[in-house]
Amino acid sequence: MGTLERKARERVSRENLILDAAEEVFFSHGFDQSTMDDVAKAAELSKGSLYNYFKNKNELCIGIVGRSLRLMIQYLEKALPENCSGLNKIHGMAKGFLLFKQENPEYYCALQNYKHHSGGCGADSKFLNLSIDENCYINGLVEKFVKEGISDGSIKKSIIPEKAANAIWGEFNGAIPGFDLNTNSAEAYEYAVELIINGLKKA
Amino acid sequence: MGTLERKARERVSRENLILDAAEEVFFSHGFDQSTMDDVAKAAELSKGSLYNYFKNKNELCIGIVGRSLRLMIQYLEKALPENCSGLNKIHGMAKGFLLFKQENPEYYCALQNYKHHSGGCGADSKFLNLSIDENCYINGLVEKFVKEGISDGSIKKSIIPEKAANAIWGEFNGAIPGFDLNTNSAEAYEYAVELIINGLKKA
DNA sequence: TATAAAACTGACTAATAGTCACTTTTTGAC
DNA sequence: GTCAAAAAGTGACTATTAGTCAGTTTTATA
Repeated sequence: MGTLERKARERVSRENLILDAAEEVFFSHGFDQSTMDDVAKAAELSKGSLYNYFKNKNELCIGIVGRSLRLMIQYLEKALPENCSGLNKIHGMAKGFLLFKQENPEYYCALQNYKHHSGGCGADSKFLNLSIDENCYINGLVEKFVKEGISDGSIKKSIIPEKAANAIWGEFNGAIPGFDLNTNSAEAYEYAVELIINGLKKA
Repeated sequence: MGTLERKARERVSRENLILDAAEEVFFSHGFDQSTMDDVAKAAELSKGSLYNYFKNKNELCIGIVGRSLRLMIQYLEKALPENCSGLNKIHGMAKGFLLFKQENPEYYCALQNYKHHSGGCGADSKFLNLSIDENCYINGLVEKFVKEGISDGSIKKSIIPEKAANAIWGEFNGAIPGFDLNTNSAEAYEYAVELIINGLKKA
């Protein structure tokens, strides 16, 4: 009997309805300014039910981080040029990331809350672990492209794929300035990417 | 009569006593778990007086960010090798940043709360603007060293100092992974720095 | 010494995260 | 169909706490 499976599907579906509501509320008023009652109202559920699906407000927030990462992965993958060098694929990912950020500022912003909320939802949180998985997936993609680049001669042989993947992904993330300097943020990012690409490129 | 000046000094001194207390409380229990009453108690003041010096909890937090940045600058400057190329100075700064992070995890952590709290204390906040100034100062340092590096031949002529400074500083910041991957964070950072340095280096 | 300004106080209010005893719905065995 | 148990849902309630404010004390100055 498929009841258990259906129940599981229905549960995930409810989780998503709640996350839809949470996004609606958080994105329009900001996380700190939004209440669980607001989310419950938007989800057409009672507050108590919210806590049946999410441990607390932090976990709700991490749930949105997970969605954000999944959307970002779509951008990264769509931006990948076909039939090109590993180095170009990494460059493509960097462009995809920027486009993701520009077209989805709220989701990008949600990502930045990751550190602030991950602590509050416990290491056993399903939503936290989903997010961590997505991040590992992205890291794995970068690593794969670094390896390709070394094979196809577009990236220096001296580069260590695993370490480079961590570094590159971290740099892409950090290269969007936290403090607003007087420069255009997209331009700053593109320049940072250029520097990284030059560091990888075979002479 | 120097009364006004003395008063101003005393005010700053009180601010610092309050920030001492806030650090004590926030660093031992975490920002979200700490209350303004805790801080008031630690500062041996009433809660009302706290609000005489800081607009709100967020501004208190940004006050700590400012201290954190000032301490970081000390690390950056101490780590600068004497009589060396611009490129090596940038490398030195990167090492200083890592040491700062390792020796002052709480201050580093406070920095990461910047984005989360800066919004909550208004653009006119004295403490926010102090933090922004410190960050600009660091950016300026990097820019200076890039220029030196171009002059002394350690950095490619094609590098644009202002843009590169933004990129490098952002990358240093971001290169410390937000998500905990399975790698050693210091090692990941050092590799990221290596990549950046290679991207700058004259062939 | 009088007055005004600045600093300080802590009881109070308003807001809200999270709980829990209870109700309703769903499920599957008979 | 019936029933008991499990799951889902409810919303009034509690406990906590950020921020306020009317009143007090201290300090500066004329």
